[in-house]
Amino acid sequence: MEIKHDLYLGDCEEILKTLPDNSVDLIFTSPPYADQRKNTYGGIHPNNYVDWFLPKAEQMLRVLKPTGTFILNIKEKVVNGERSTYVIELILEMRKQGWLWTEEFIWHKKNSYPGKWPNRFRDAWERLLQFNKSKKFNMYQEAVMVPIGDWAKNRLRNLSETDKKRDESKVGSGFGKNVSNWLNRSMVYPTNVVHLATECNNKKHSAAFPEGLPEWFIKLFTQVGDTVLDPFMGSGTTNIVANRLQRNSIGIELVPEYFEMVKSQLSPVELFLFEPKEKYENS
Amino acid sequence: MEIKHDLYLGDCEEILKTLPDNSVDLIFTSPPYADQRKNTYGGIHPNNYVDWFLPKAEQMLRVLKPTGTFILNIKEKVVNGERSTYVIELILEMRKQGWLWTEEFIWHKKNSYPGKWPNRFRDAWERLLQFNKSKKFNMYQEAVMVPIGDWAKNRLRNLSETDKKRDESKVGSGFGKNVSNWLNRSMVYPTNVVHLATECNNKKHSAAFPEGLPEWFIKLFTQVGDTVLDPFMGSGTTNIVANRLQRNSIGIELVPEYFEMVKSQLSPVELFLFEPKEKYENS
DNA sequence: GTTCCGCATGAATCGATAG
DNA sequence: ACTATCGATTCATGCGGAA
Repeated sequence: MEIKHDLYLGDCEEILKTLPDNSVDLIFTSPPYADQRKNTYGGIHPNNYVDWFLPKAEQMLRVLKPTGTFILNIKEKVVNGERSTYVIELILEMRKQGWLWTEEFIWHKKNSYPGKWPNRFRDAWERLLQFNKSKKFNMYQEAVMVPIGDWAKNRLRNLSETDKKRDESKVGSGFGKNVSNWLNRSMVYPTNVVHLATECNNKKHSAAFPEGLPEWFIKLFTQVGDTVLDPFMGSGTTNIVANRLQRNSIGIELVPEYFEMVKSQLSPVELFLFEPKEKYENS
Repeated sequence: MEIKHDLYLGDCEEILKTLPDNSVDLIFTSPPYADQRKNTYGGIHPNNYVDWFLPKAEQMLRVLKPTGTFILNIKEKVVNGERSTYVIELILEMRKQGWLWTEEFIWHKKNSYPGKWPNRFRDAWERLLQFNKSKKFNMYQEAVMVPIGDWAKNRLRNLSETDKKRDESKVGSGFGKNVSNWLNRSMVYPTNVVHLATECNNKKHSAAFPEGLPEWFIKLFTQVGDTVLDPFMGSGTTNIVANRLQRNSIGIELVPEYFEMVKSQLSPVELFLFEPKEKYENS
């Protein structure tokens, strides 16, 4: 299987218009957050945020497959002592566009940004808004199952002895079914609260989220060979993870420095991982 | 100090109108959630929820002190495969009333309701919306400091035991300083994510939330002798905790059965804890 | 007196069935 | 077509009896 990644330099609204309808399985992105300071990169003023985002959401709705999913990682900032309302206004407006607001996951940031304020605690969570095009979308829950809670450790300690003996006897006599049942008991389905630490980032560029975040949703909503889109690529975390998980990916980035950085980082990985492999196999 | 609790039977909108302006330090409540079934207790249809709640919120704004806080525990249900939007619409409408939307805490329910569906995971979190009347509100952060790091999990039980003893000893002999100093060394400020399990084992009556939830916010936003209001009292958890923490409390409940149950449960506690004690001290 | 295990029970949600 | 009811699914928690 050949895994591709297409990286585009430019405004995502314009680039998205060049992509075909119904061609993407998952959109995972963390757009530039609203910012009162207008000089910073991607600093959209809170008052203008919804108007700025909506035409882009419309294009995303078009390129997404009917079975696809859009995961929007976002969190409103504090402005003048209040949480801004642009995120919840955006949800209402996107529904008017035709999006279904299927679910809101919570990313619990275990090691949140430090600090202390007299009237506020540290912000340790972000929204992961799930939007869909139709009620019938693809979801592969088994791909993200997690180990069962600690409570089972004490409970199953003694049972495991009996269990092992029974498993052996059953394997020997041809009853293999129950073994898998017991094995499955060690894994359970997760909830809509995702626990991940922010990555204490390395030398290069600070990513908005750790690799574990897009990884979780890519596994949950796509299969190998599907296509993942990040219209606000940034440091390329989504695309890098998609590539590692053998999903095709599309990335769009406005800033040349970011674009070049991701391009140089991503291309060799693809070449090394896939092209030589096929060549060896063919020779 | 004399701690009172006033319990009212009736519709909270009408009862609230009889309470004086600027008289409450904290409103902590969990109103009946929207429900498509119209026959159940408090079954408000999602489409009518905002209109139903707004006049009550207006009265709450009036009775709250300028330094006070309103904590609203709520979570939207799934309707037709989508999350309902009445909660976020309510935030926008309450701001138009004059409320400040200061913060949104997350209650992470570790033991969420079980179940499995093809397109959805278990819902393991609820909103705790913080509204204020002015930007200058009272907040006592030191009262809710938590043990540092995960290593302290096992010690949490012992610490809470110690904490109780400290509270008792404060009342008794007034020496608790050293204990609190020792505790503060290994304590850090919490974040805006609250981890609590639901209480599913109460044989008496099922409360919507565990005692730890109102306890955390009562400690955070009030001092001993302040007044806590729960306009949707239900099983009275808020008032019972307020009483235990030596805060005055006001409770309003529409259903006579709930009202009588809380009344019979709360009154003896007050009499036993405070009135005899003072009498003994005076004699 | 501990530790261990059985059991009931939750602010749930979906899909099928019935009126 | 649209609404109301019901069964099936599933996991962390704490109580109470047992070893």
